[in-house]
Amino acid sequence: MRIGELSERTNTSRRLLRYYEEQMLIVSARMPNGYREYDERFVDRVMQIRGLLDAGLPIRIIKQILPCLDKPRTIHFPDATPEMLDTLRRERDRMTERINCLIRNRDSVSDYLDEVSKGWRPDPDQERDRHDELIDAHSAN
Amino acid sequence: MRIGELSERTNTSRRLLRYYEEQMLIVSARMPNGYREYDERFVDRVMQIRGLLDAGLPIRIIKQILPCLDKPRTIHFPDATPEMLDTLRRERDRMTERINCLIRNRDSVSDYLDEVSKGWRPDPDQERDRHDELIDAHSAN
DNA sequence: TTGAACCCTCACATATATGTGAGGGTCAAC
DNA sequence: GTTGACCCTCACATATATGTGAGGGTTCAA
Repeated sequence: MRIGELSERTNTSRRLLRYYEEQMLIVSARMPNGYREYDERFVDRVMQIRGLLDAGLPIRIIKQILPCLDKPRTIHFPDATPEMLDTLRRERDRMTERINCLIRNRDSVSDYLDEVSKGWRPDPDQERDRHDELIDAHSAN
Repeated sequence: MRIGELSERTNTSRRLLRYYEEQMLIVSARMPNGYREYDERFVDRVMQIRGLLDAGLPIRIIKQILPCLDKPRTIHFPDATPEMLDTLRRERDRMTERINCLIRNRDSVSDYLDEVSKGWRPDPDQERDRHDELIDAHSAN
C-alpha cells in the first residue's frame, strides 16, 4: 500500500510516517516512481509505535526496543551488546513504573467516576474528619 | 519547606516546580520575603505529577484529573459538570489503553531479555554456548 | 560586613513530536 | 490533454516540557 492508505489505516499523518522513517523506526520500499510502498505488517508496526509514543517513550528508546518485539527475534540476538541489554532492562523497569503509576491513577479516576455515578451527595455529618484525612491524602506516587 | 528542598526530594528542577505552579498544577504559599513555602503533601503531589507526565499525559489533562485523586475527594464533587465527567471517562479509557500497550510491550521486552539470558549470557561465568550462536547470527545477516 | 547559599522574576534557548505549505512530479479518468 | 488525487522533498512553524542565565533581593554565619 502507499503512504495515504497507511496513513488512514493507522490514523497517522503522512508527515509523521515520513518522520518515523527518517528516525529509522520504519523503512519503506520505493516504487519505480519514487512512491513509498508498505506491506500489511506496517499497519501494526505503526500502531505499536504510536502506542509507545503515547505512553511517553521517546523515539530514541522505541528504536532500541522495537527490534526485540519482532518475532522471530533470534535474528537480533547478535546485536545485543551488554550495554544494550542494560538499557533494555532499565527501560523494562521504567515501563513497569509507568504501568503502576498509570494503574494507580486510572483506578483513582475510576473510583471517582463510580462514586459520582452512584449518586454521591455531600453529607455534612462527614465533613468533620476532612482535615485529618488531608494529611495522608497522596500516597505512593 | 522551600523550593530547594522540594526540588531535591522530588528530583525535579526548581524551574519545573515554578512551571507547574504557573500551569496551576500546584499552588504555593508565600513567606513574607516572597519565597515559596510548601508543606509535606507536595512531595507526593509533585511525584504524582511527574509520574503522569512521564506516562504521557499532558499537563492540560493532569490538571483535570488531579482534583479527583484527592482524598477525601468530596470537596470536588460539586465541580463535576457532565462535560467534565465525559472528559474523565475518556481519559480513564485512554489510560487503560496506555496501560495495555505498555504491558504488551514491556512483556515483549521482558521475554526478549529472558530468552537472551537463557541462551546467551554476556555474564562471563556462563559463556559456553555463545560461539555457536554467533556463527548462526552472522550468517543470518 | 562580606560571602555563600538560598530565593525571586523574566527572558531566551533547546528538544521532541507534529503541522503546514510551497514547488513540483505521476497517473488515471474524463 | 487537462484535471484531480495522489506522491515527493524541503523548509519553516507550533506546542510542550525543560534548561540556562542574567539581574537582583534575603538570610546567616564567619
